[in-house]
Amino acid sequence: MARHTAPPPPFPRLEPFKVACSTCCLRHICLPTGLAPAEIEQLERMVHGRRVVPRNTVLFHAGETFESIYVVRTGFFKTSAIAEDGRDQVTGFQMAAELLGLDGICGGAHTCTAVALEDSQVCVIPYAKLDDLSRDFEQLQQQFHRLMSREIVREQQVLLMLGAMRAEQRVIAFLMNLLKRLQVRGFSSSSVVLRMTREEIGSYLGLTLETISRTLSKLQDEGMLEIRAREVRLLKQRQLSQLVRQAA
Amino acid sequence: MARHTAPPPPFPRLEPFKVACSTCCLRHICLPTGLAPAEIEQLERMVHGRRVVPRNTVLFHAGETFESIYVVRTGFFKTSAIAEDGRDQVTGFQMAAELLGLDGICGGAHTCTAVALEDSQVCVIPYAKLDDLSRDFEQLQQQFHRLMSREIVREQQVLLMLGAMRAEQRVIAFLMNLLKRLQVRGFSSSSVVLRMTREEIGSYLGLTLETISRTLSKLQDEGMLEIRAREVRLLKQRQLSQLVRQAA
DNA sequence: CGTCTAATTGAACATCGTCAATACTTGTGG
DNA sequence: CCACAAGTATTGACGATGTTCAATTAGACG
Repeated sequence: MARHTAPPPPFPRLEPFKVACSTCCLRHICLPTGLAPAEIEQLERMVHGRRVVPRNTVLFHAGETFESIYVVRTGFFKTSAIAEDGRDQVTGFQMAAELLGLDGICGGAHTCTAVALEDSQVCVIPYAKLDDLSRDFEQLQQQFHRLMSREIVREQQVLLMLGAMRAEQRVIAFLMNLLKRLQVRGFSSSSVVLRMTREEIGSYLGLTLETISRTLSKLQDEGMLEIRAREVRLLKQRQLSQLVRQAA
Repeated sequence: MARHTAPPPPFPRLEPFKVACSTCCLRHICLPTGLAPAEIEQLERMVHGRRVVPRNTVLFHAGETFESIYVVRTGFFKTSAIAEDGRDQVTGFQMAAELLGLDGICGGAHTCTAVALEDSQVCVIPYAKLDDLSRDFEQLQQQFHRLMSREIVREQQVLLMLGAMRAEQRVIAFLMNLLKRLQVRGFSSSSVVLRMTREEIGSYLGLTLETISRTLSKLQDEGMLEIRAREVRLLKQRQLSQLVRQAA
């Protein structure tokens, strides 16, 4: 987790080329969902550009003034926040078409830090402009509200996980959640390449890295899944999802 | 019957059925924040009315079609959701001026159940109308976005708590959070009347009711606080907040 | 190919959960 | 207003789950 101290802040690199929501393969699950072609064109003009975020670099820091929200275009991110006791804890992982920075709206400053876990690209959406535009386009406003609400629901589900599940259940639920999100994006429906370390998984799930490691090993011994370094292949999804459903 | 607790009720208990945001004592922390008088008037007209929710009755059920969001006017609520293993887990507690139902926006159905923990009243705000009106009033839109974002941040803070804090720290953090929110609303800054059972606190904090009870007793033995049934008086807030800050 | 980080595994220990017995509150009807 | 019942809270003993510390191995990257 000494990641933040890594390379110094890179200059925000904005791509010169035009953003093209209308032809983006993510348009069906991203902000443009539900918009008419003419509206999408306006949305494109609003997007400030793309920003390249190399692996292990920071997209935004907790405490930084909030100005834009970001949509992951390619790559993978983690967000982390400083707990009251000073620990840096992972609060989420984000992949393509997921939003980053929504927490900054309420106080005008980001409350978490976003770091790319692999070379990534994000679309930069100036929040003030999004607000303006969504006052003109009902569909855009509704989609934005849905996405914010989805964030609330997603966090609620994590709460449910942290509140009552045991280690094994948390790890399985985590893997299956990743898988489901990847599946929606057209990736394999049985294997995941983990972009994060055991320590980061542990931090997210409220467990230690040792427990993550042990749990994965145990599930492998039982033939439930197969681990090769950071690639996890879920072999018996039905049984795995049943394990999650079982009461503690 | 007249159980005299420290905090004097700062809000009038008796009210007509017409909604009057402009004279409501909560207007500075509620939806109308930032609106011009004329705009507030329009907002009032939009609010569908008030709804009385007696103690232990349901405001909305998980799975119910989402149509309105609610603002707590008086009283106290809990929200709970069904975890994958079938357990009913408390996901939050809401007091005056806090919103209920935001999770329903993304999927068109409520994802949690809201129950009044004391006789309560809520303002009913049809979501479709709120969307319409907020397209006309920039300030209303912004305030609504802030409130949704606040919900995201609030849940993030709970994540931080569940992820790494030990039982004692969770209980203290919980009490101090309640206190802070009550303080903003003009209540006592040192004592809280717990509207929920130990079991509900435990469910929320990912602990058992026994652990809650033991922890409170221990803190009382140490002179940190004083418990009389459901009234908790925090005696040494400085030391308590330091306990939370301490690494596990 | 060597160094550094990440991951695995073991053993001892701490925290919290479970089960159980008891006491206290609160609400109800006599 | 009191007595009783149901729900809620406290407390103890014991055990399970997950943490901590430590040693070792495997991978990643220059």
